[in-house]
Amino acid sequence: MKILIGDDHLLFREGLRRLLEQLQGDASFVEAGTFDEVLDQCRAGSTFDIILMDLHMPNWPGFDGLREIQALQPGVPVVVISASEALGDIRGALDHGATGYIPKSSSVKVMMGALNLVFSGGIYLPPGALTASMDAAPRRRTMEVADRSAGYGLTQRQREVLECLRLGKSNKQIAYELGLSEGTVKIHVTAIFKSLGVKNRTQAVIAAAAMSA
DNA sequence: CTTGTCGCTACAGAACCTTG
DNA sequence: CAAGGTTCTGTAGCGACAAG
Repeated sequence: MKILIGDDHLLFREGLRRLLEQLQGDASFVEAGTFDEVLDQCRAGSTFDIILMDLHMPNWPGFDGLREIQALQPGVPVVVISASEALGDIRGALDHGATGYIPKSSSVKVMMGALNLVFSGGIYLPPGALTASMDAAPRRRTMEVADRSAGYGLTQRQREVLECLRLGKSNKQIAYELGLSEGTVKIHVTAIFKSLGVKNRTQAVIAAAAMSA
């Protein structure tokens, strides 16, 4: 796995690289200290498996920079790791194609869980971004929205199903425990996948682990 | 203010497809 | 064949809104 780390702080790049080495032992790393260096690395010919980068680096042109990177490395997930937790930055990054947003203020445990989720194809967003976006949405079902704020956009039922998934239970076991039909469990599982931005129950379990970190 | 309607969302079951 | 996952259809609760 080839990973590009773009950040103007050498210390942070070093720390992130060590963290990534724990997750992806066989990974090779390329580092960039400015946005121009990120572009140079993208143009250099090699294709990265994932690009992790800070916002507001030297030469940072704004969110269009994300588009430039994607144009040079089509299909490669670009994850923003930023000191900013401003909703505008989070939305801007996602609107411009970022596949995740990890605040630098996250604990190592959360950071590892988030990176694990991203490596497995999921999308990580800080909890604040999710609750804020829910606050901005029309409140048609106040009680349910309140419930959802406690669980990363999941309903109470979905959180129950996710907890069972986390414990490695099959759909049948979940159905028996929650008093549902197997088909209904599958519906909830599919909805959980969509909410978490994952493709299967393994990734959902990783996401659940990241949540509880 | 009350009532009826509409739209949205959560929840549920069943059938079907895919994969190992 | 079993388990996982998707799609379709239906029901119910709630908020928004217009009409009386």
